[in-house]
Amino acid sequence: MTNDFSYKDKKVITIGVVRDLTGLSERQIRYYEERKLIFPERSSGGSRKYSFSDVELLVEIANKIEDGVQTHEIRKEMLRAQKKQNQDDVRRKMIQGQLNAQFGLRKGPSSK
Amino acid sequence: MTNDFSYKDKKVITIGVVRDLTGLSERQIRYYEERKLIFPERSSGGSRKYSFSDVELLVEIANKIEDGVQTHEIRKEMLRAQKKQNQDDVRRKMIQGQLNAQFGLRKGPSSK
DNA sequence: AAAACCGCGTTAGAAAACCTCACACAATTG
DNA sequence: CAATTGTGTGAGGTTTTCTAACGCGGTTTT
Repeated sequence: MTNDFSYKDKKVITIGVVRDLTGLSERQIRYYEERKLIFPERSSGGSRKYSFSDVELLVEIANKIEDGVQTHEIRKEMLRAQKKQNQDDVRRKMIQGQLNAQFGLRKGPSSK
Repeated sequence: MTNDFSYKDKKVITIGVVRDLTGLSERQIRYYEERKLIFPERSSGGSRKYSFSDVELLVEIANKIEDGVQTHEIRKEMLRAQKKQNQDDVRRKMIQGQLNAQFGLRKGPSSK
């Protein structure tokens, strides 16, 4: 319904480009994946593919690590943030659902 | 001043991904470049890199070709469209310039 | 009609990019 | 002190990309 998922989230960038974009080494990028901080997709042949969002996230991660935060700690932060986000989403959707139940479809009876 | 150049125009996508995204063959993609319809950047090693804009453009090109339009004709169309775009840009900038000259900087004298 | 051009598919060989271990090591952390 | 962390580096292997060239059925030009 609400058109989402822009270019920002499409996983189309290979690790070499991510390296150039972030200034990180490929080793670092793969290591952060190993520590479950980032989740690239894979090509059929096995090559990693990242999104612009991933690139941004990587930069944030790198900054925190530079500040002495451990990957383990970063992961916990991320899980916490993500859980909160999910809660918020659920609430939003519930409210939307109730509104829809009350007021039905907008703009006349266009079924589909 | 006006922040531009989003993710959409960053050349970060390799030809294989473009192939998957567009459904075109690599041969076609390279051929359209040869005919000067598209202009990927190159990595230091020589690999082509495309933007999402390029991907969209490629789809348009492919559609026209399917309609029997020749690359040569498509190129002319594009040059025409681009020239017009440039003209419009110049006009817009001239007007902006005059407005600025008349009314100076907005919101108080914040020089930089 | 022969020649030239168009839009590809395909193949070949080489180079670039990427992958997974594995070892090392200084610097924490437990 | 033992274990963990974050990263460099190297080996060996696979995937991806590159250029160049031949082919080929349609069009267009000469």
